Amino acid sequence: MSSILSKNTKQRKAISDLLLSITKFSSAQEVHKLLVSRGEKIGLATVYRTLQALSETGLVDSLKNENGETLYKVCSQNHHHHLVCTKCATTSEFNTSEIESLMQKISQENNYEISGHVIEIFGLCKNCR
Amino acid sequence: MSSILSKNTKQRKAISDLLLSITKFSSAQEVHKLLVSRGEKIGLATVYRTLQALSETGLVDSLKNENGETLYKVCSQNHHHHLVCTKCATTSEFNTSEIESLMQKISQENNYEISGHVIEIFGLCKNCR
DNA sequence: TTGATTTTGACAATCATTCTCATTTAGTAT
DNA sequence: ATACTAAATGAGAATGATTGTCAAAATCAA
Repeated sequence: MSSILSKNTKQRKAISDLLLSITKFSSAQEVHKLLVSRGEKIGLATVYRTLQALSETGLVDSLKNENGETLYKVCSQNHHHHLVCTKCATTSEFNTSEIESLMQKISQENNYEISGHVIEIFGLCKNCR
Repeated sequence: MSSILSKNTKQRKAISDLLLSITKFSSAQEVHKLLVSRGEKIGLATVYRTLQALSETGLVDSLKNENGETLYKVCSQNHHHHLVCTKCATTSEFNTSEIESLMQKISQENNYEISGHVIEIFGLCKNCR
């Protein structure tokens, strides 16, 4: 479970290239299928390992969908949250300072020392509704 | 996949009683183990089905942990979210109308028809910090 | 008590993800 | 260029939560 990624391999290049060309959060299974369909010779385990490692480095963002599957996508580096379309799986990022200040308020009211939060919003995007 | 629960069975009573005596979110596997260890004769599938059904009726609340497992607990009936202590795993409920209005705002700004949201906050509770 | 209907439970099946480990590869030193 | 070593790969097995199947058992109303 190394996240070292110390060697440059064809497989990693293929995965990175694909991620950069993708506009929606995708699962390891989807990424693998896509690569295979493009003629890449790559194993499923490699895709899983690479996506995990890329996620740990912060180069790609990950989230879990409603089925518990982990999805990956290249995102902006700053802290943000996602609106995920339940039909076409495209996502919009949002980041409002209101959320952060709300976290502060909730933290104080409940006397918690907050270390993190998960906020994902699901719905139909403008093209799918 | 009925959520009708039209008949009263010993198994359902056992599950309900256990849930009422539990103070933290528990998985179907955990509930099943507990019941079996108490001498109840009950199948795993029954536990899964019953917890799902109870969750659908709103009698118990469910959430997914970091591993994607579904956890259940009896909660207040009104819409709310959870503060989960990362050390002792107890939860506090919170519910601010601000969150709901924030959802509205985000929905409009991004032109999404929101169907649901996941908001879980992690941190140390007052006893653990 | 009977009978229709629901529920149960043992077990198989599913499915994403992780593990194993022999083989291959990248990058470095010779 | 060659040899070497640690890192990476991939095929398939293993894992583990969850769901499906279906015959047998239980509930409840008449």
